[in-house]
Amino acid sequence: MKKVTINSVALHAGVSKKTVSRVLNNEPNVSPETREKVLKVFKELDYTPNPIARGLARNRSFIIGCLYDNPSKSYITRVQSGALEACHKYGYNLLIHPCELRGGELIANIEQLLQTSRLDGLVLTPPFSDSQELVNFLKKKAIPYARVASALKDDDSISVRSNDEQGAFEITEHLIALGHQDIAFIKGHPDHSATELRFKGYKRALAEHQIAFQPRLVAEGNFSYHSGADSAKTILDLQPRPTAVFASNDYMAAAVLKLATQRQLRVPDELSIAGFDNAPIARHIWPGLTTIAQPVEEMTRMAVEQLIMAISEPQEHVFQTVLEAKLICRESTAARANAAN
Amino acid sequence: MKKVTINSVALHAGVSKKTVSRVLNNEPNVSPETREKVLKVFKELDYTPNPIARGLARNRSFIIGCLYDNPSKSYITRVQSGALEACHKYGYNLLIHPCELRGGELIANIEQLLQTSRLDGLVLTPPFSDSQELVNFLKKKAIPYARVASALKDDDSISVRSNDEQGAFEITEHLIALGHQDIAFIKGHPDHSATELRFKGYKRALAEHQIAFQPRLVAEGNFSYHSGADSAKTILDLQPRPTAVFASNDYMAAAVLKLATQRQLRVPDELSIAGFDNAPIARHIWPGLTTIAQPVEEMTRMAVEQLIMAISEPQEHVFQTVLEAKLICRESTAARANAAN
DNA sequence: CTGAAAGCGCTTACAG
DNA sequence: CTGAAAGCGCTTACAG
Repeated sequence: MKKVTINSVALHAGVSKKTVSRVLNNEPNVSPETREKVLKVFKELDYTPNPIARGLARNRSFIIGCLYDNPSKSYITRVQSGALEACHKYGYNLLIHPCELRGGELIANIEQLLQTSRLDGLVLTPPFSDSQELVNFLKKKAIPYARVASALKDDDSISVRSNDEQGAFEITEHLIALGHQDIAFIKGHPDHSATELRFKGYKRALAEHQIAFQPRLVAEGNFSYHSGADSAKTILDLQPRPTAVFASNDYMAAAVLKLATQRQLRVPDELSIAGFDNAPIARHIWPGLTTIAQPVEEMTRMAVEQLIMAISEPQEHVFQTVLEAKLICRESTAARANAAN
Repeated sequence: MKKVTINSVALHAGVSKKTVSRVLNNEPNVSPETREKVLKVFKELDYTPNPIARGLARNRSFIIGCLYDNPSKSYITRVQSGALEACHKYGYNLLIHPCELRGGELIANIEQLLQTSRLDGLVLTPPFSDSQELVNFLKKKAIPYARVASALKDDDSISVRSNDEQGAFEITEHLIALGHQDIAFIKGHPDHSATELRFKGYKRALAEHQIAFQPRLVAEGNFSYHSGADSAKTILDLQPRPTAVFASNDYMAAAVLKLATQRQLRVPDELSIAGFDNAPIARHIWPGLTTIAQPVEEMTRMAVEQLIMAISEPQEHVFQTVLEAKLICRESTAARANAAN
């Protein structure tokens, strides 16, 4: 079976290959009849343009790279799914590139990626979307990029995030409404801007309800389950013990639940636990975790769509989008036991 | 900054571009001095060959596609990680393509993928690695592929899997050794060959220990957490209730644990639970799940490496590899309570 | 509205 | 051991 190229189509349609190319790219200046004729031959010959040839001629790869370094598999899968949706819509493909922020190799690593893969653009997820160094490098190299879930000050680039501060505020307020005053907090990874925002939301809720912020109730995590387990130990050993824990993500919250259960602390009766992200684990354990749902797929889809637009028409203006996060109440939070009464 | 191409290198080195090409591809018939000279210019100019141009000339994309349709995010991430490792080693990139086995669109979907992406090969994960229809299609189209975790009868293709039957045998024997006789079993998705193999291992262990197989103890799952929850209900409602449950994967086992906990059944004292896969959730819940660890990354890495070899040298012989699965004991299984004594 | 020529950055097939 | 020519399948820049 012979390969079908632009030449075979031109031959069959009795036009030049430039005309075929015009039809292919929806360019103007083709008579309706000619266009029809060429379109018909496309079908007859089952023709699909070769993206590699097109890429060489246009100096484009039609590939978007997705950078991530995140302990949460479910987060990564959601990111990929949103990115793929946008890519497929515009005939792009997605190349995944897990790598490490720390270690000083990042820029060299990305430089090599760009040289060998000739990506058309990059979608950055946390913590890369928060890296000023990386952003500066991409600007210098004039590589289009879009940032997901980042609060980095970088107004002239595409950015889609959700309202982390507000989400943290709402879930903390939910705990306060249940009568909790001693609410422990587990921070996320210091390289992620979400970490500081969620902390801010927590503190704002306390302040608005005239509850004193207690530094002793704050533990340092890094979003991994393991760090949650460490923080859980610190928090559950506190005297007096807090009546609620708000962990900056669900994995760390699950670690608190595991330790509480091991110690035969009843959740939520003796301890309320809240997470963040609405990861699958939040509903796979008992009691299910009260948490904040973020539209991760949607965020990534929008970011990649805008990125592809920016690649095609660089003069377009840049968007900064903030989506809503939503409180999901499950069984892990309940009214504070009236120990004091 | 001017683009560095094979021509600039040839110019600088004072040779023809064909000679540069020879050095690039490690071809023979270049004098050591010439080779040295060219290699030096590579460094000076910081030259990297353009994979797109090379792809056009050689009719290659240097991209491997990875097909999956699996409810387990952690499985997918492990597959990707193994595949990426192999790809990067040989200068390939990985294109991920989640899609659905059912619905009749599969072949059309893959056909379009192949036409638009010009993949050099495909790595198939379950349930695609078990699809005779897909394998036949790829054979007809002469698209190189490698199968992961599949027991499909297809001896002339690359295949890497782990010993599911043996793993299931061992974990069932572990439960038997703890004194259990009434061991419920939750099956996986019928489209995966692992489902039947794990079931076989379970039955073989019963038989070897002279325990009668009881069909009433078998529930139909599909590897999803949700199906595990349904099966859990069926099993925990049985009269008399089994003293142990072996679920074909950890998500379904986690669902059994959740329901048992909700019903205040003590695990493992009143009910032992075992899973399969050693997914992260197995250690994120309390009690941690006894399970079987499979080398998923390793399997995929090997499959993709062999695939890339086959692409480069199609006349090479084909390997069928079976790796070992390993029993991991955690807290969810224990000696059967001596109710009868 | 249409097309002939040149080029994208490589490799293949051939000649010397 | 080395190179000039042609080609991979498209697009760009120009001419008519």
